Amino acid sequence: MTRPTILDVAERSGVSKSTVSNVIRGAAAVSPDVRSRVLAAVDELGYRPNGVARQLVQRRTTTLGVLVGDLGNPFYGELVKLLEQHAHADGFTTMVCNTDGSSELETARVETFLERRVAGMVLLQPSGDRGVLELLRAEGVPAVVVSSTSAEVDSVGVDEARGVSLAVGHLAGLGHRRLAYVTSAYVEARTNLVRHESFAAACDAHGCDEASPVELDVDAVLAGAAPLLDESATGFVAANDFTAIALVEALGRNRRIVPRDASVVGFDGIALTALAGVGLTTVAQPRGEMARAGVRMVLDRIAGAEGPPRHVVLEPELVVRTTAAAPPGRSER
Amino acid sequence: MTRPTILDVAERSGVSKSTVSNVIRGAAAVSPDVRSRVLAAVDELGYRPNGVARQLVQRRTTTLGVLVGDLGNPFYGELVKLLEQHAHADGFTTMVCNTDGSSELETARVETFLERRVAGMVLLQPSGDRGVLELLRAEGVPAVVVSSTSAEVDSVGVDEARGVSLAVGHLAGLGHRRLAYVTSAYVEARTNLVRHESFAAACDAHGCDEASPVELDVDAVLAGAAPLLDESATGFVAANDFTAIALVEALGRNRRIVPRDASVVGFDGIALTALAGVGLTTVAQPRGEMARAGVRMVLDRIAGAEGPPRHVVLEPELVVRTTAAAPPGRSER
DNA sequence: CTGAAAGCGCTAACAC
DNA sequence: GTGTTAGCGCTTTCAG
Repeated sequence: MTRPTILDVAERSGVSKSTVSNVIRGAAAVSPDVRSRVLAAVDELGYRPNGVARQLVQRRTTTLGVLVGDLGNPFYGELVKLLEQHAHADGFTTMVCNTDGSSELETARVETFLERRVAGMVLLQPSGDRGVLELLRAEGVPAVVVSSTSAEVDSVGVDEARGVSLAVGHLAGLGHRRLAYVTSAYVEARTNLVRHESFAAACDAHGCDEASPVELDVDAVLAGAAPLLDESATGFVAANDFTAIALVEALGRNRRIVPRDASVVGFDGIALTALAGVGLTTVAQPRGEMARAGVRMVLDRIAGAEGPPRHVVLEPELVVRTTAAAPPGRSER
Repeated sequence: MTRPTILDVAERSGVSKSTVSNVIRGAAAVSPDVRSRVLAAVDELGYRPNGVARQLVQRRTTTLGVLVGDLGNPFYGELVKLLEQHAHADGFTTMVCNTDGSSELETARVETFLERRVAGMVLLQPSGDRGVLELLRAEGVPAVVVSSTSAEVDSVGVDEARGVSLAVGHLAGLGHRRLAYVTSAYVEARTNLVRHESFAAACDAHGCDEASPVELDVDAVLAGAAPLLDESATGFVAANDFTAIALVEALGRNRRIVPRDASVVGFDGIALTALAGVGLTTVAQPRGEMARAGVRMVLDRIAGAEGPPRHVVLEPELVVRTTAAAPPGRSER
């Protein structure tokens, strides 16, 4: 009932365990016939090397911890999927934990990762809790923040200011003059801050007024509520697509049809937005590129790369679909 | 630079390794003052037990492998998140791998899980490849299929026939007489088969005609295509919400407004469907309950529960929103 | 090219 | 109560 070990293979093929180890790892040169004898024994016994033992003796694992705030948000689901693909291509496995945005859960999960001796970590929506980063640095576990920024550790994200400016510029170009920034609890705090500030700056730059920001209760909208929205604003820039879709719905409940009565631009570019009944006009983040760069960065550090935090900034892209048009009472163009 | 081990703690507190082990695991009785001395040393040294070593010596891990076809599909993202929560509550960590529906990738990932000696596995969209299940059984690793069915291993899912019947009954009740079943490549084969068969049976039972089934190319729709759809059918039952949303879009491209010209009912009940511009009428699966039951089932097996495969079947629920109404040319009710 | 020996960091009997 | 002793299954020098 007990699994065969390397010793069983050694015995069966009449060689020592180190020779078996050599053929399995493809290390060192082994004479062809010994090699085939070992392989035959492996096959007959159904031997499968024990990764746990290997990790212990090598004093390192090939596991990457991935910390994500909300896997139910397709943007992160897609990102995690891409991260897993790239990691696997380099022989690493991913251990995924969801934090629900809670700082305590985040700490608890990191604690788990640390005990499991993950080789590195990818942080998707870090709570911003300094303690966590502090802990990682103290433990010497490399980490990279993806799709968000962090001065303290490596990161890869998009040029947020540019993205928001693209959104605001698009609305301004359509003739909108009074815009509102919309966020929700599903947006990570730091990201929200950056996007909001960029929004204010972009409004300035494009000669638009900034209406008071809206904090949308997505769950309430999901449950059927029709929240009050600023009547003076004709254009809305949402902090992310999830929020944007909820916003379109909320506007509808307030009898404001998009894009006839109000325009909405999202941020993230999740696949579903192309299908969301309304085709959401949004600022897309290059997910594939982000995942690739993120994985490469942690693996570099794991491989021993030294130096101050590196920050990769990618270009976002405006995807024009149908939720933004000229404001009411104004002819096209 | 090297991490402190249990030995360092022992030395520092002037006791033996096993005593340290005892206080850390809370096993055996330890005198209060030795206990506090050990704890102090742990603290000072920043000692963190090595989970890898523990796993090796105990000959078991507390890792659950989760295999998912498409994490980008919010239904699965949400499910994985829930699974992780329940697993963590029982002291287990999850290792997530995406298969993209490919049978080779699936086998490769399972292979990885096996080397990592996961204690059990949760299969979300098994390709149906008998080889994989065979492998798991041969290796003696417990597995549970969640949100799908499998005769060979434990499973938890919804009563598919009932769910589809709910959808068909709803359309029939609205006055539809000719219905089409719609699927896409994003639907796992076995699930698709079951739902399709249930659809045919339900049409019969509700006195509806079955139009020829539609295989929607979601990616093409995403890319802007307007696929040909059966003109004779007024009601559509989609194999899942993702497909349903694409279908609504596709119908729109064909100048058939939902629900005026055609009605659509989805299946799954992902959170976003409430917000998808159009509120999708759909058959919801009890995700929370599924995750809970699934985790409980594997953990039971891991704990040694014997016996033939068990199958938990939960009740789906019709969620009426706005994509289904009376067919054209027919007054309401 | 192959084998022997020494651990990796921890738990789990079993003595004291 | 606490310490001693064996390993868990593997990789890795280092001899032969």
